[in-house]
Amino acid sequence: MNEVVKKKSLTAEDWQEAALNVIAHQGVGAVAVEPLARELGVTKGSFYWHFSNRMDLVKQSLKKWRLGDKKLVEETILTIKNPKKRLLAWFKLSAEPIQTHLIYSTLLADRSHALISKILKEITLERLGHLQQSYREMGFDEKFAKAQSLLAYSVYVGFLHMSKTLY
Amino acid sequence: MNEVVKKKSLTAEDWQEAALNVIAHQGVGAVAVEPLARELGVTKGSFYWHFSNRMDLVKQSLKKWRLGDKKLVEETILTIKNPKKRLLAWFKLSAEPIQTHLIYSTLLADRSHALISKILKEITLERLGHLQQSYREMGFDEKFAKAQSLLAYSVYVGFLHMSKTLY
DNA sequence: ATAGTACCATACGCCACAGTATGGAGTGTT
DNA sequence: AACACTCCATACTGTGGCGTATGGTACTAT
Repeated sequence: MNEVVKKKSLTAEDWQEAALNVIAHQGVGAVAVEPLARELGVTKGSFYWHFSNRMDLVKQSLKKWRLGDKKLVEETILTIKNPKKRLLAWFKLSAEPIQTHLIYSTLLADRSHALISKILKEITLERLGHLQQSYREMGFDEKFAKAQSLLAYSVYVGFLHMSKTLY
Repeated sequence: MNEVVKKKSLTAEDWQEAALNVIAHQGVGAVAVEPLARELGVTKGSFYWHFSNRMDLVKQSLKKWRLGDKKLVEETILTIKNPKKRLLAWFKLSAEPIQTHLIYSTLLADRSHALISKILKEITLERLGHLQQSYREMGFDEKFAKAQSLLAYSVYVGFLHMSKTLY
């Protein structure tokens, strides 16, 4: 009868989701153990059972985010056979107000840890690859496809920030 | 004979420049009084003589940054009469690896304080206005000029992040 | 029923930094 | 010489978060 099931105990995923929410809205630096514990209605005794330390949480949270993002792209974009339609679907998804974009844009300006830069670079190259591939399939040559994908992706990134900056 | 004049005492501007350097490379959140003092070879006794608190330093540093940025734009861009050449000069300046761009891009992802969001919005609208004005002077109608300036600025912002992300 | 396991609370020590209080050295002023 | 003013060092309190140690409770399996 009741749709919301009251959980008796937290899972590591609960912590990760809470952390991702903080990352999306306040940045990686704002991920703190004790405030998160308060938010979740427990103490950090719970946290240190699920994770070894703060960075461990950040690491696993971003891993979870990447997996979710990858799954979203694969299911929504990569299944489209027609390259032009696929690109359009990507543009459309880019304008969607979803958490994954918020997280990505905060990571873009983060320089607190080498791991984050690494993840950021990886996912960026991955996405650029998808775009480039689509342009290639549309018949453009390698060089143009590369330049065009970089331009399109820059617009995406710029659009992300601009929409947040100007309300 | 000696070009580098050894200063006997620090000025508020010295603190602001050090702070801006931190903001450019580590973000606003990394601006801390005691680490800055160590870096400058003094103690925080000096700091609290020049500033009332941490936020005061951030505030005045960003103010200094804005003034410098404004001056740069006015001298390098706005003096150009020909609108097309003016736009090209702006694009060129956008690609220049200078501190002001680093600062701007870190502020873009910062959501730590309402004041920062306010400053960010102001300077963004200001720059967009310059672009729009140039497009207008080139003969485009209001609507197109607005759309075009927004697009161009998005590319600028995207380019900023991309160049940092991919080395 | 008992033992084990999963999950969490409590309490602790530690550290980094914010901000204050105060004294003191250097320089200029009269 | 006396004073004032500028700039800074030192020493202090307070706060917030990290990580650990340890004990307790509820659930599960046998």
